[in-house]
Amino acid sequence: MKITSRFTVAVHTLLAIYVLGKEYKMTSDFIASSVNVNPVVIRRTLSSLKAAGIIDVKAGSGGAMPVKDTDDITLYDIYTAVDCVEGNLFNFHENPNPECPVGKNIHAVLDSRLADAQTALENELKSVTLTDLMKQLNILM
Amino acid sequence: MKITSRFTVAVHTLLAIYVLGKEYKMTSDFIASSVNVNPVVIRRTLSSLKAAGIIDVKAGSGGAMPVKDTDDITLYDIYTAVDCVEGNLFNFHENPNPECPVGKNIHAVLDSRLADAQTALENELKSVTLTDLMKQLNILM
DNA sequence: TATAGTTGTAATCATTTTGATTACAACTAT
DNA sequence: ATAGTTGTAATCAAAATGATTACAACTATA
Repeated sequence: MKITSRFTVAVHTLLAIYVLGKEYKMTSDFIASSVNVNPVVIRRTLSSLKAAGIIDVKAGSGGAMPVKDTDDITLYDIYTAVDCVEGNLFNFHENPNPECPVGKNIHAVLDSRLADAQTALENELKSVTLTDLMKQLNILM
Repeated sequence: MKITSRFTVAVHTLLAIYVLGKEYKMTSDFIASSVNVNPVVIRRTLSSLKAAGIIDVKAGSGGAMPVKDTDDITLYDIYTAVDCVEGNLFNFHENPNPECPVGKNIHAVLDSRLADAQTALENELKSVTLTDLMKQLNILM
């Protein structure tokens, strides 16, 4: 099982807004054609990013605009903004048998290890800012 | 989206086999009642673990038995044995628009960052052996 | 050797999640 | 007023998951 594409779609969306926003009006239609998904998907993404205080979106007249500085936006911020993973990354089987010594203690043994792995992933996401991505993108464009 | 419970089920299964295997015949029914899932789910898990060379399973007479030493089984080995994640952990939207400077370069900018995060997760899983879990379990039992 | 207890595996099913899509009210610049 | 948007609810199809049924193949042992 994989982490939903909402995450990479949101990163793509933000890069578009921050890189192309001065030149074009960033409507959901415009962004959707860059990402190649349905405009409604982008509107939902924009909603999440707006709720997280990363961008602002104008209803009616249209267009998304930067709010936070690119130095203050990490991949982790985007990851949490779009709710890729609610709580624990690892699914656990429900109701292990408490009559069994293994079933009774499986959570005690495993939970912290899995949490550590998830934290390692998230820390790595925290180490990358939108500035980092934009620097790299500007070289390629 | 989360990582399938096949993983934690497999860890649970192995702990049962290595801890209780001397005392009981570890049939799929027995393990299933500890994990609290359908026995067929356990048989599939056992198949994967057997294919990975971690355990042996006797068809007919029944029962799963250890093959590898607990020092040589990491959480990562189990994670790969049951194929929680095929290839990339992060889903990517298909066909970003190559006419757009962002769409054209989004993979170049993002792929390695996401790979780094996934590697951090997997390295953490590599650092935990079944021995570690069993030590902890023995204290609790 | 017949039997009882297993494993291995295919086939189905319901549930959940995802992303696509339609539809439309509400909003705003012009 | 209008045209172009956003916000959001409602549906839909597809994919993935785990549950379950079914049964052939296998093996210890009585």
